[in-house]
Amino acid sequence: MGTVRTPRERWIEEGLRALADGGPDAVRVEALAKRIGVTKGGFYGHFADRDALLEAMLDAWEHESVDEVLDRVEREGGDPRDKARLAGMLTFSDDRLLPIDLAIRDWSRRDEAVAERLRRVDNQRMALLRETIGTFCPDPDEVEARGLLAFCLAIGAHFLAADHGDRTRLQVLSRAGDLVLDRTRDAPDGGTGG
Amino acid sequence: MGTVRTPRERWIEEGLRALADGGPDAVRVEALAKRIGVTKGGFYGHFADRDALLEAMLDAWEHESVDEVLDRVEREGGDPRDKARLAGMLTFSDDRLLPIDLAIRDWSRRDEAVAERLRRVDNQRMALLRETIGTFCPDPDEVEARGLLAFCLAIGAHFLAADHGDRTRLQVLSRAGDLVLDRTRDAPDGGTGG
DNA sequence: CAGCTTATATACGCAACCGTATACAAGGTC
DNA sequence: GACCTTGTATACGGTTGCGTATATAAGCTG
Repeated sequence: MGTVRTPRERWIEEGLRALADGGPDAVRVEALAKRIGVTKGGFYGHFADRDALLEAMLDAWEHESVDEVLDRVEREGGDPRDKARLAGMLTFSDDRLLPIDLAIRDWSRRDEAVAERLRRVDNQRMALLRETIGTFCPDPDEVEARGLLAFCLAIGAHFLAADHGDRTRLQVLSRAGDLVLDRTRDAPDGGTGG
Repeated sequence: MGTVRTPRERWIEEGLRALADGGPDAVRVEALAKRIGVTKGGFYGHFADRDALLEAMLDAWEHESVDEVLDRVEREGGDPRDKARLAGMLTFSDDRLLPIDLAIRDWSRRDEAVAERLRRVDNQRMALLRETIGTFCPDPDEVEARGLLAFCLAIGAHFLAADHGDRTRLQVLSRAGDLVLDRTRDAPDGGTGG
């Protein structure tokens, strides 16, 4: 077999990058080729068409942000609190994964198949949050509410443009995280923020 | 003066609709014309180019979701709590404004000018939230944190795809709103949800 | 080196879309 | 009814992007 000069993964990687930068409409075959430094000639050897690339991108993203994260969390994380914190850091503090995540969230509002994938991913994350919060909150309804709150905080903050006077967004975020996770202001060891 | 057959506002309205449905890339002159039922012939009498339409759309949105809302709130709303609730309903329960709002949030991540506009709008909303929360929360830091939390909840929920078992999203949202607004579970009269 | 495989370059047809130019038609004005 | 204004239709050129066809060049295999 001949040597792979531009492997399939390269197209996916560059596609995700374009997605993060400009949304799904910015994932254009010829533009990706230019970025890679080739022409689109080889693209259609790896993918049937542009849609096939988008599917492969979503596969890669789903795998990377669920399977890989959960694997590491299971191996390294100790108690639920640490596990959730590690999982959060692995996705929401990742300079690469976060913008992709946000782009996919917007995309999912317009594409049912994308929404379905996001639902799978979010459900896994939510399960982790429930586990964490359940350790110190006995009421299941409140666990769910706090989980949603924490998740919305982690995501929503990136879609808000409001200023906070003298305070940093990170400071406010940290304080908000404390409120959600019920640490009553004597354990200022960082919040959900990233 | 001749009668206006397709007024400038019609193009803006249809543009905002396209923006809500498919993002800024979906705002295409010829597509709007088709939806309106004309050709693009008259478009360039109203706007210099496509960018001018986008600007006008943002102007209209900003006006509609700040000036008009604040006007009504000042006239109708009584105490800060009611004002914030009314303002929230006027924007986040509006079937027309909400999708536009969400689309613009995503758009603002890639366009600095859009981000600037969103910042103006969000700052106004945040000011209203501060006013509300300040009535029952003495600590300014906590006011800011709760304001951010409430805002993130109202926005972020639309970008989350997680399920909640037996519960409805609206139920969880309501409970979460109670937590943020400090009503300790004896006043279940609805939350931020919409 | 011959022969096979395969990624890539190049060229093509096609469609969507932007912006412009020009002609037409409908409304109002005198 | 003649005239002017103005929104609209139509046609055009240019650009961008998709997907296909074909040729080339690089690498492996014998």
